[in-house]
Amino acid sequence: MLTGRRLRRVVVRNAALRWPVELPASLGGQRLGPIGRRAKYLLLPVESGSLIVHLGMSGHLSVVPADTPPGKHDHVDFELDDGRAVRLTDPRRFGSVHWQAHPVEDHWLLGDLGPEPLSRDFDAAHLAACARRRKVAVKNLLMNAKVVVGVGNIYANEALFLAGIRPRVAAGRLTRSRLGELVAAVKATLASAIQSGGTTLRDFTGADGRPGYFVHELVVYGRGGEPCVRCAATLKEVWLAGRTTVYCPQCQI
DNA sequence: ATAGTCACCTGAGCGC
DNA sequence: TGCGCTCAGGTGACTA
Repeated sequence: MLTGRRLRRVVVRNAALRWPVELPASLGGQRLGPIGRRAKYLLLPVESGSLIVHLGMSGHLSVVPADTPPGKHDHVDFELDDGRAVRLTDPRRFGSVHWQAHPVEDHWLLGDLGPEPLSRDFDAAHLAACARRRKVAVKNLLMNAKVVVGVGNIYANEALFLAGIRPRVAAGRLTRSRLGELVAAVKATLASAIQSGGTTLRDFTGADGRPGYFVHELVVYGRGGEPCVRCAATLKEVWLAGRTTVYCPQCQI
């Protein structure tokens, strides 16, 4: 339990994360409040503001005795008043740590974000409003954090398969009912992934150091050239928005 | 304003 | 065994 503990100090060993880590010197002695989350940002409130932590794709936090020798990729320690430290480890340094005085929503990173995907605010009406007259590929729309947060490349691929929608279709050409199906598919995909402990690939692991098992349930991602699980047609792999995109040319229209 | 591309970073996995 | 290359991912910055 971290809430209620006080910070002793914050040690930044490597400030060169996704953005330079620049924190106020006055964090020592401040008491931690209840930890929150917005999109993929962890919000750690203290008395005068909040630390905003993003784990990028390879980052994780662990709680260790504060005198544990740091490893190569241990970039930041949040030392507590009980001799422990919350340690940020991130080999690829796509993660970040920001500071924002209250209220945390004022931070520019959080200012223009769409609804949480599993909330009621993410519904057919919202997605239809975002898609209206837009020519952008529906997959790109789905991965746009201004539209909805939390949908990365893997889950966008899976949700589009589940909804039977081609990734490259212009968002504005989809009917409201199909967008509604897509909303449902996104929610189902994410809920199922959370249930399985998330998705981990290659060297990545979950917070407990073990892999997420959703990778075993992926039906299109990473399966380009293999048979579709539904119709056995060969899955197509294309390049879209700089990301590998896989779909079934038969099931997805 | 919108759409598309690029960059950041490192380790895994591959071919030689 | 070792070297060098390619790829993956989230997301803001940049270019048309």
